[in-house]
Amino acid sequence: MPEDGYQWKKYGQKFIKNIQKIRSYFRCRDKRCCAKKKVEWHPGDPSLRIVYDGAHQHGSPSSTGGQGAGDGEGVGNRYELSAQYFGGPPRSD
DNA sequence: AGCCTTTGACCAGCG
DNA sequence: TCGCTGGTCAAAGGC
Repeated sequence: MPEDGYQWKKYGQKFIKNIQKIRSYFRCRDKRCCAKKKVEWHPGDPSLRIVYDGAHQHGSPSSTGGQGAGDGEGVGNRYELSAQYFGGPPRSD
């Protein structure tokens, strides 16, 4: 599980036959945070795709601090979906 | 004591 | 209306 700085709670995991992939459902632990994260990967493949749903309403991760400035409640509610693709091993073959 | 993780069942939208 | 799929919730065990 690639740490992105936030804390997530897994609340589900199912195999999507449509894409033949395993999908895990994660949710931000913060109660004032409706941010969600979905992770899917091929069975037997090291690469995985992380799809962020919603945004954090409590600002930035507790880690690497310092960024807490821009957070805020002023952030209002921005809804940005991001999809990060982790293709670990660059198999040259 | 609190937190996390895992699995089954239920519900809702579609054809 | 039924069956299927995708998504979410709940309970228990270990550190």
